[in-house]
Amino acid sequence: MDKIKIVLVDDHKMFRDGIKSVLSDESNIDICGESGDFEEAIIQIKNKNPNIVITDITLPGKSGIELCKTINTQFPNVKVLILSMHKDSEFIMNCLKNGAMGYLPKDTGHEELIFAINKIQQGEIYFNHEISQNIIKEYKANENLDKLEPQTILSKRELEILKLYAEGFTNSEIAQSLYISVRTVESHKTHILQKLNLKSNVDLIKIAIKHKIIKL
Amino acid sequence: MDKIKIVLVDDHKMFRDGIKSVLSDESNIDICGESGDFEEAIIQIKNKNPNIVITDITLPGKSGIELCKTINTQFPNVKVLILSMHKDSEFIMNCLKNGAMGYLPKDTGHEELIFAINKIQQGEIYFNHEISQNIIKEYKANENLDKLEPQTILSKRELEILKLYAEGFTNSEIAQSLYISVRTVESHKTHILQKLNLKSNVDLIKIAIKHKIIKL
DNA sequence: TATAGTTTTACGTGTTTCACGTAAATTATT
DNA sequence: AATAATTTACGTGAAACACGTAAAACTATA
Repeated sequence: MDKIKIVLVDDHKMFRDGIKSVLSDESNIDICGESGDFEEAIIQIKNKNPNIVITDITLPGKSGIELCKTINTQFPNVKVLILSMHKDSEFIMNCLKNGAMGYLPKDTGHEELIFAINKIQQGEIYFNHEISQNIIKEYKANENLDKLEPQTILSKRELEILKLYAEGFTNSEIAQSLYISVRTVESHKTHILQKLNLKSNVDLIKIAIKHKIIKL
Repeated sequence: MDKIKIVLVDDHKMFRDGIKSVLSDESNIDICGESGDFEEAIIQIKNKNPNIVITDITLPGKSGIELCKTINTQFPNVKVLILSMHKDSEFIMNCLKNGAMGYLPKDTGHEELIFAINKIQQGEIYFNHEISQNIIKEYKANENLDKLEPQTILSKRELEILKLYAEGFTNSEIAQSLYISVRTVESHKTHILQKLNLKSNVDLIKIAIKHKIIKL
């Protein structure tokens, strides 16, 4: 069986050395090249023809995500594993979108790193548990919220009025700008409160902020 | 000149290896011990009598901050350098309070790490530039904001009323709970608007949220 | 301690908004 | 075609707001 050839990209030699020292014990892994930035990484990939590129996000000049994109278009056979300090799921989703096959936090243990490398080599996408849990949690939270979210229960007009009100306009200003009666604005507000199970205009503002209908 | 004796504490072998590989090139540094947790670290410190302990924050069981405290009381001659992923200044200030002599993000380059170790050995406190800048920035930002913050311009009573109002109580509810007239509550609200240069009750809610007088 | 400033209290009056109910006209949706 | 949802709107009494005024109470500070 051929060794898995890996190019290591991180602008800190310290970190590269750590990874190398861990992976050097593995008989089926070969660190065939390393680099501290985007340009050098591309050269290494061209020359060494690796199976996997392990890269940090934060690089001098172009970021690891840029690198990911470039690899996907110029070297579609090369898989990318991202090692990063960021643990928030939005960030990670972004990496996935750009073609990363794996994502691990930098403080991952070496067993997991090696496991991930093997999985990726086999064509699977690998995330560590912590990250996966985060993504699933956030996804579920959003899914449940969606059903109660103003954006889905309220009508267009109601949302419009909620937004204007939360932005600080008075009923009569809203009425004027929408060419409707003040009483209609009042009606809409009443309906909004009913639909969202709220008590007061204070809740209206809070909901608008919470659900990003207005900026704070 | 004696070598600087260092004990390395981090629960990830990968990371310890990285640091070791970098520091092994330095002739005046001697990694005399390493450990993956609090208890083992204490044993190592007892036996090896290091000058500096380099530790991560996140350890299994007791944290790096706990370690820092213990070292300060039990081994006052041993200095602590913290290597962590966290970059927010509040966190870092906390480390300082607990007696750390230095703080570096984990993605620091090796030159800076070595520089920091030497500075700390000489009795100086060392932070890398990024961290220092963050602390200064946040400090300045707070200083400027303070002057405009509700908490500093508003009187106790005004803050009390703002809080209750933003929590959703009506004027009469506030009046009742504070044993004052509804008109007084109105007056307070007017004064708050004037002092903070605001227009409407909507702004009141936003300010209360922005300045954490209430939770969203 | 006397004087000026701030805070806390409160009212008058007119306007606006809220609460709660009702309801017509216009769009979907089925 | 029929039912449901949306958008429009009013009546009425209570609550809140705007703007002005102002008296105690307290607190600096000269």
